[in-house]
Amino acid sequence: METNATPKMKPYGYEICARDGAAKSAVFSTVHGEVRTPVFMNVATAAAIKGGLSAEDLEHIGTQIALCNTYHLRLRPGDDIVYRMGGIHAFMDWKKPVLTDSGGFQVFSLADSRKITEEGVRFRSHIDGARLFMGPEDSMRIQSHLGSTIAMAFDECAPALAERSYVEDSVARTTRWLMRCIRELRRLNELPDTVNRAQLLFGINQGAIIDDIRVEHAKRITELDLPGYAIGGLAVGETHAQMYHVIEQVVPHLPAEKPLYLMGVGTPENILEAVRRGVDFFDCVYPSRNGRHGHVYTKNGKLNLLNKRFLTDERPIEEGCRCPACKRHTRAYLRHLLKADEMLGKRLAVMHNLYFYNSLMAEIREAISEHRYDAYADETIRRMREGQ
RNA sequence: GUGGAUAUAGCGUAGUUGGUUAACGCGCCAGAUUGUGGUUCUGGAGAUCGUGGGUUCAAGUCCCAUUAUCCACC
Repeated sequence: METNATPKMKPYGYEICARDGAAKSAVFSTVHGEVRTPVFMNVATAAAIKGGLSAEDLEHIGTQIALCNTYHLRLRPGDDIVYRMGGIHAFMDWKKPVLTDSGGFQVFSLADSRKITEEGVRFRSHIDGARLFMGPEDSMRIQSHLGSTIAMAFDECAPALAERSYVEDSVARTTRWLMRCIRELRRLNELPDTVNRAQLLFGINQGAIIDDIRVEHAKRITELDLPGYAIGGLAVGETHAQMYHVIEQVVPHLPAEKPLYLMGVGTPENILEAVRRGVDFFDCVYPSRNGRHGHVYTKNGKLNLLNKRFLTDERPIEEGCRCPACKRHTRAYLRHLLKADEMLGKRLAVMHNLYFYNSLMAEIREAISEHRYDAYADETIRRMREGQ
């Protein structure tokens, strides 16, 4: 029965501006501001982008949304500390949206030091060996303490090549965990002292590379009517062809009018191909990790700045790039900094790479809104493959 | 000038009583890395062992000469 009470302010919105094939360009509105999609989330696992970037730097490289990690922040400094400091936004002095990963990926990446039960996962801390138990309720409570804009469901990211019986059990458990996440976050969002009472929950599709398990799971979680969905468990050992195939299988069974996030992906080419298939949120450690290792992205492919051929190269990483590294510095100088293990070298390389990714996403949005996405994607991929 | 020491890959070194394709670190080159365990991992190229002679079945290794460098002394 309808009441006359003032309707609650909607804590989020998702407005699709343009479609081009399966690709879509949209504005995702949150209590922390808007995100224009497709978007690349800049990975700040421990509340900082590795390589020495500050919140102020993120404004210069076009970051729309940052990604932090529940497991890592639980261990250090502790979600209770972040909560006392006013939540992750105040703690980092980053006002724009933040998505927190649930710790589900650590179930995969720390497979040697954890044990899975129905209740949750027992980890052995990689820092000091201490025991840490994390179940769906714990992950939600930690994420609520952090007060991120978007919380991710606590799932199990299973290896891509796991066998059917294992994947069936794992996915069924991940579904049960999702129900527990929903119930717990609903409760937490009602509490008066919660940092962000409009915190959103995204569900995560799993199923390795087994089509029918993936599709059934996608249908099942779509019924739960969450504000957004993710495809997890990819880029963990399968081929690119297998990854694209899974996306194609699953997308028709997830809500087309909601944001779709492909977790942990990927290379510029992976992103271009996934956008083509309907994905609009991404994150990946590549631009930051590769930057720290001296690999930088350009429209003509990836460069290894440590190579000798850059010893006296007076050009910027990429002609015309407006990032803080390219506006002032030569490849020769950056190579020297990286060789000499100066912090500045990593910092500039990471800033360039994230600027590159963020700019790529802006180009993608523009191409979609002008209905020329396929041609744009094909041409961009071709140029990057052909190299210098 | 006298005495001593050292010469092995671009740099720094290891190499046993002489014994197969001379080893290692850095550097160089090329890969890898996908919801980050913060400087990682895997390959590869590169040496007439200062030079000339000698001993020996066999010399980076022993002997002689020579050159260069370093140290001490006059």
